[in-house]
Amino acid sequence: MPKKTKKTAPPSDARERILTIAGRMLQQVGPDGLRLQEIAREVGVSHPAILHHFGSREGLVHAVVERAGTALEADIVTSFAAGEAEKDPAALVERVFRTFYGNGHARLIAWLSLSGVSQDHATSKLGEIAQIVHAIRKRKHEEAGLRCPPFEDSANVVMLSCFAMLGDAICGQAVRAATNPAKKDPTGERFRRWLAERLVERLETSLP
Amino acid sequence: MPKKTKKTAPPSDARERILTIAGRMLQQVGPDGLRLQEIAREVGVSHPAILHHFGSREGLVHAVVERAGTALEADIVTSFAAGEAEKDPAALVERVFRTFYGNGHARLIAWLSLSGVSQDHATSKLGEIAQIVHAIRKRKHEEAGLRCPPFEDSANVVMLSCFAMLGDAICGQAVRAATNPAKKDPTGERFRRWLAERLVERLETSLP
DNA sequence: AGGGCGACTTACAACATTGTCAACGGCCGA
DNA sequence: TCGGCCGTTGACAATGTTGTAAGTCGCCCT
Repeated sequence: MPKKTKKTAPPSDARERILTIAGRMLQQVGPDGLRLQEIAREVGVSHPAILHHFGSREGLVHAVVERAGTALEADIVTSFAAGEAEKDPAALVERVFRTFYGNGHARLIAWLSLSGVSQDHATSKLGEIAQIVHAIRKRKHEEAGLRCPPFEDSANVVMLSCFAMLGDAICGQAVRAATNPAKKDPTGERFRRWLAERLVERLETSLP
Repeated sequence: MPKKTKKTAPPSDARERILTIAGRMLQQVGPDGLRLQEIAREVGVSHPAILHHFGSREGLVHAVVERAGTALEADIVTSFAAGEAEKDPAALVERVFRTFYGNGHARLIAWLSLSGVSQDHATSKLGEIAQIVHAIRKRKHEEAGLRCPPFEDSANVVMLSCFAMLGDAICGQAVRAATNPAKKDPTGERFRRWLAERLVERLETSLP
């Protein structure tokens, strides 16, 4: 006898595929643009199958957001845990940007922010990151016998990084094309390298 | 005889009111969230009246975006034309941010960017602004007998300002609350003042 | 073997939304 | 005064969307 022809291969493989494809669509068209039938068509199931797994459209959105959130947390943590935060800050900025932009997290966060959906996961690590950045900064200053700026300054650096990455991810291409048409920097890598230099510069500044 | 009871007061006052209210809604719920019936209810007309004036839903969106775009251009120009660009940069940053954020332009631009609608108006002035900023910078450097960094550096400053304002407008509150919960800066004014200082600092830097 | 269960489908209900149509009433120019 | 135009309306058509109901199929456990 042949193995299972095609049905129910894993217990529920479809659930995962739905989540994956819905996630891709969500960051493309936003929460209001999601269409169950479209997802179903793409996945290769009927749309009630989605409702079967997630209860409702909103349940699906919630599940996708939840999943993306934990994925983002994990990505960010590994980005920082690579331990290069102190060695090559430009590479760190570029790497964080990539996990942020390349995986569509930035677009998703923007969609959610605009739609008024809470985005706890996305911001949950920010406080921690600011603490870490400031701790490293303070240690380095102490080693050099300099006076370190207050925590607020470090927090501002982190916030600025956030905003810059989000803005870049949302409309970086258009802004770059309009601001500096001559320079060939379609991906914005030059800009981010420049930004990383400025951030490091700031973190190395000390009080008089 | 009484004046016109209530009908057709100006030739078509309704058109303006529709544009105004649709604009407010557009920046609230985004292009996909606009509902003709809701607008009509708010304005106090029936929804075919909207279709009569703008042809279609898309026509309405287009008209609103067009209008907001020219308004933004005007706002930005006056912000810069106030002539304080050289005197009090922090005030300039704050003022630009206010016309950008307070009038909902930032949210609208974000919606449009995410939705894939072209946003020519929003970016059209950026090149010009970068040129102006660089020109002033260069003049000041020459007066002081210093070497001015290349245009790309000034353009990067402008881009960073854009991104920061956009990011701030979209999710500034959440990011601030997460990054630096202790500091009471709900409106982000302290952050923007800090940013303005950094921007000026950068613009005053010269090549070795 | 057979009952229960989970995954899934088809068909359908309920509803919202955009857009069309015919009609109406005031205003203006001929 | 009359005819036409403009802004507007109510009713309706067409379509798409979420959600429900009932039934099918295969698997697992007893």
